[in-house]
Amino acid sequence: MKRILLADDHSFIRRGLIQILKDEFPAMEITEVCDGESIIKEITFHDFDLVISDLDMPGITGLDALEQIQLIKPHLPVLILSVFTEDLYAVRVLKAGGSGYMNKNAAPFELINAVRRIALGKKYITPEIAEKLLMNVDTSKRPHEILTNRELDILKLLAEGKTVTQVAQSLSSALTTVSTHRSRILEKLGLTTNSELTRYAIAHHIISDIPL
Amino acid sequence: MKRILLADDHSFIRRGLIQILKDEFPAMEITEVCDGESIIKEITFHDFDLVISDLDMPGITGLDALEQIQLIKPHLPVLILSVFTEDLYAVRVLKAGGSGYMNKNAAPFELINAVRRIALGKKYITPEIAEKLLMNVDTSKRPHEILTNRELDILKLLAEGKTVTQVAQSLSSALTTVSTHRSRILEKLGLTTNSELTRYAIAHHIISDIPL
DNA sequence: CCAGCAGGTAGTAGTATTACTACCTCAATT
DNA sequence: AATTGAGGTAGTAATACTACTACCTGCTGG
Repeated sequence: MKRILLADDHSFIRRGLIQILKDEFPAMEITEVCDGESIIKEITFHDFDLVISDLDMPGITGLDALEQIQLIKPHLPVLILSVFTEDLYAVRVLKAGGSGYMNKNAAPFELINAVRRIALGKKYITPEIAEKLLMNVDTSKRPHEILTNRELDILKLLAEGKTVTQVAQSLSSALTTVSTHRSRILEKLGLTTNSELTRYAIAHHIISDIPL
Repeated sequence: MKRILLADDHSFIRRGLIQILKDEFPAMEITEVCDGESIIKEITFHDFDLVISDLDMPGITGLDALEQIQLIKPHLPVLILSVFTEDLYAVRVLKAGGSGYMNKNAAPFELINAVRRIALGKKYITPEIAEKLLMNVDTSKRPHEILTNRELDILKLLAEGKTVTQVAQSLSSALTTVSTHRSRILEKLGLTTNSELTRYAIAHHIISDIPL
């Protein structure tokens, strides 16, 4: 576990993570990037032992990046960090092949633990997440947990105020495709308009009530 | 500028900030806390030269804390950090007596600049914020306060998830009338979609984030 | 080995929405 | 009284969106 690729759009966080890692693993070589695109570029041209990535980045998100990493370097472990509670993403990240999910308010030693476990080829799963995984049948307690990954992507973009057309452009798909996904989202959540979608997303902390 | 109180609920960020500060100011004594309550406790019992605080913390937020600090130690400068864009909070923070507002994706050297300026007793204001302050002298006025009554009615209905057509029906006017009002609302608030309208309305407590 | 399902994708035709312009009141000002 | 401007109201043509249907892929269980 020598060569680490670290992705986060906040330089302050990158600094903190590097500090925590270097304190414990002085020999580590850490490469920093600040968006998802750069992750893909880096891993195609260089070799790494671990990717540590933020979930919420402009452009390609951590989850998108994770999926692409699976295609390019299937055995490269990925640890996803996020400010969001485990509720929403942890299970998704692990199912997508991630090696772990950690909330950004975790203590530094937990990061070290996670890296150690992943170095052994294991997954890093907190007790809370393990519990969720155990009773994952009723993960459908919250309606949005029955959304597919693609649907969740689109929900976020729509909730943030993008139009169907804009979402289609930013995802490079037909607007009718996006519209279809949207219809299914609305049906699954029992809603009818984009505004209700936004309200739902804010109430369930899928997006913030203030534009980032 | 020797004794710093640093408040953030994310330990990774605290680490990063400490690292950046210590690199530049080795003699600094930094006290860490992870919530707003602790800020108040610390500053009542100890002396500091500067408080650096996150805006979004559980319990007492950075803005709340700022107001309380003003009461207890009126001359203690406070620098607020946040992941949110300057748009919404920068002016508010400065009006509330803060010494500066900085986005968390700022470069490390900007933090150093900010601390240096504040050490001289000045405010730290980015060019973007300065422009905002210039353009809008009455920023204290919330944007929606310039809406007419009719516009506010329609804003509420739209934000709650009604379509233009439904609003027209419930107000017994032509849908084109409602559409015109809507356009003017969007223009006045600088928005473009109903979803953004909803988000705005929730952020400004015009409607609740939970239906009914 | 293939039937059936879940997830993602999209086209067509019909419906809803928007941008632009313009008109009408009702006050307040001159 | 005439003027002006804010607030409210609409029509029309162009545009964006939706409902419905359907196809393709990859997987899972029999």
